[in-house]
Formats: sequence, structure tokens, C-alpha cells
Amino acid sequence: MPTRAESAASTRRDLLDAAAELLDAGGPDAVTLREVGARAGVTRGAPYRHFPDKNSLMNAVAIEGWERVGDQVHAVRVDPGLSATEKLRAALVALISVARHQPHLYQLMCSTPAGDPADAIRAAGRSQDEFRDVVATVVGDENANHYGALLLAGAHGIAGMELTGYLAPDKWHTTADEVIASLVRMVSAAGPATG
Amino acid sequence: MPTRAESAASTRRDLLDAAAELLDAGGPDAVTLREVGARAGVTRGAPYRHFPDKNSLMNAVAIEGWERVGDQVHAVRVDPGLSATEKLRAALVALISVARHQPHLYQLMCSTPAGDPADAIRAAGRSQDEFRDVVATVVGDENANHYGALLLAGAHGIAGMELTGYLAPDKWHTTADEVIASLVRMVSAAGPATG
DNA sequence: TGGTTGAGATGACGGTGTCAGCTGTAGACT
DNA sequence: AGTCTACAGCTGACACCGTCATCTCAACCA
Repeated sequence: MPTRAESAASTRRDLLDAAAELLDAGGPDAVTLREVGARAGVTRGAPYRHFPDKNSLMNAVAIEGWERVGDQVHAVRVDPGLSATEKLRAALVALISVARHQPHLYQLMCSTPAGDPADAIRAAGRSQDEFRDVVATVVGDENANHYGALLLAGAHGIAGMELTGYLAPDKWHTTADEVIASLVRMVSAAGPATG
Repeated sequence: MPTRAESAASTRRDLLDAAAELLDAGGPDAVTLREVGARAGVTRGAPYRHFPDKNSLMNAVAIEGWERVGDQVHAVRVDPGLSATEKLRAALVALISVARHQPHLYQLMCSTPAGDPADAIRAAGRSQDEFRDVVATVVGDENANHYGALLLAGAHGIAGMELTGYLAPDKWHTTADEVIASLVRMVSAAGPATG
């Protein structure tokens, strides 16, 4: 029999899960506070005990998405079985795989955070820090910022184009994976010595 | 005194302008069919004579945005006063400038088109064709597809990160313009001879 | 044991997208 | 000329949404 705090925490967790589930299944329009509440076993007013408004709930969902990406990139970074270049590629693939498997979540994560953006940007910043460390092992600390931003942008851009259908395969005759591979190759070639 | 067809076309134009105006000023949530109608001088039901639903209206706004980008890239491509590399950079800047000056429109243009995506993708495709022609003059026809997609993704990604605030300047110590310049430099170095 | 706190339920309100039905007029037809 | 028709726009209505004020009631603490 759960204590009151436990029960509240459990409800909050259920609300987040329900929101993420609805988002994955039916896109942003399918996420309705009434349905979120219903799936969490509460009524439409209950979420307001845990989040100031709907935007804050969606913001929290996005933050958890970024935290998961951060964990994945961290796991890649400390994986002893991967070379520096392999880590770089794996880290980029981690980002793209969110766009592929949870496109609606990805678009939420990469849209301007509603309400207070600070928390979402901080959560995204942690995975960016992990990623920059990976980049640094390939191009050196002094180039990590520049090439890190370049690679992040490239991965983010190709992921977005792929999931929206704007990277039409029969027009460009290339895939997101090929572009990623090409980016990694170019940056690796630039190497630690290049300004 | 306008004929009936002229009057209808004028109303349709006013609806599109009003929607784009509201989108620019207040984001997607500010675009309401009632307000769009009011600004166009009609009531809330009138837009349904010109668009099947709200999504189609927003889709049409996105398409016009892509057409404008296509025109800009075309103008760059045929500008006799620019070198191939300068054209490449200018074309990318044209894309980014939309993200900078009309961020909400840009996010609409780059989100999964609601309803029938075919028209929006076709409109975006025209500017992509123009862009690929610019790329081809730098890296050659055989590499235009691959590097074109890479550059487009890079520009799209850096534009998106900049406008959402995820490219924190005090974290990455670089700017979107620097990343673009670096991309152009790398691709130009790859050149027509490289596979 | 009695008071307090806070999670959750409920009723209500304004706003929104959407549709059915109506009105009036521009253009076509006889 | 007179009549008919198509259709842009108006209005009322409906279901749904986010949000809030208010209420209830069980878990906590003194």
C-alpha cells in the first residue's frame, strides 16, 4: 500500500508515459489532457496537480527524451570496444534513431520549447556535452566545438529531412546513413591538426 | 468592380496572407480560422469555400514559402556576378534567412505536411532542384546528389538548432555562419574529382 | 484525536475546428 | 427579358479542448 508521496510520484510517471505513448502513436494532436488523464487512471483536472499546464507536460516529455539520448551517447562514449571514429558514428546514429523510431517525439524535442525553454535546453545540453567529448577524441579539443556543432547540425538536418520525406530517395539517390558516413569521413580527415 | 472569380481569388489570397501574417507574429497557436477570416474580411465559415480544412490552408502557406525559397535560389543560380562557391554559400544563406526572419514559417515548412504531403514535397523539391544545380557547378554532376543532400541537411540542421536555441553560443563557441562556411569549404575541397 | 494538507473529481467557461443549412447575387441559358 | 443555377459567404450548432474555481476526502502531523 503506497504512501501519498509514492502515489503522487506514480501518477506523475503514468502521466508522462501516457503522454509519450499518445505522442508516438498519433502525433501532437492526439495528446489531449483528457486522454492522458484517462490512460493514467485520473480525470482531466488531475494533471494540473503535477504540471502547471499542458505545455509543461510536453516539455517534460521532451526533456526525458533528451535525457535518454544523453544516456545513449554516454554509453557509446565509454564503450571500450569502439574506436574513436566508430564512437562518433554510433553517437550520431543514436540521435537519428530517435527520429526514425519516435518521429513525433523527435520533432517535439527539436521544436522551440514552449513555456520556459531553459530546462529543455539544459537537458539537450547534457547530451551535447557527451557528444562533444566524443568529437574531441577524433578532432582534438581545440576543434571539438566547431566540428561538433557541424556534425550535430548535419545529423539533425538529415534526420529531419528523412522523417518529413523531404529527402526524397528517388531525387537525391542517397540515404541519411551515407550522408552521416560522409560527414564523419570528412571531419576525420580534417583531423586534430587542422584549424 | 471585380468579377466573381476575381473576388474569390482575392479572398483566397487574403486568407493565405492573413494566415502567414498571424503565423509570423504569434506562432502556430495564433493562427485561428476565425481570426484568419476576420483579417480577410470574411467570417469563420468562409475559408471552407477555399480550403478543405485548416491543415490544407497551413499546407498552402508552407508551399508558398517553399516557392519563395525556390525563387531565391534560382535568382542566385543565374546571377552572373557570383562565382560557383559564392553561389553555393548564397543559396544556403537563402535557406537560413527564412529560419531567421520567419522562424514559425520555417518550422511549418520543415514539419511533416499535414493531410496530403505530396504538394508540399513537390514545392520543396523545386528549390532542391535549383540547389542541386548550384552544387553541381562546384562538385560536378556525379557528386551533386550526395554533397547536395549533405549541404542541405547541414544548413537545415544548423538553422533549426539556431532558431530553437539548441545551438547555445556560449557552449559551442561557434555560429551558424561559421558552420556553413566550413561546410562549403570542405565540400569545395572534396571537389569534382573526388568520389 | 483533531486539524491540515494536498491529490483528485467535478462543473463550468471561453475558445476552436467543423459542418449543415440558409441567403443573396453573378453568370448562364432560353 | 425573364428564369434558373452555381457558389461565395453567413449563421447556428456541435463536439472537443485547455483551464480554472470549487468541492471531497483520505493521508499526514501534532
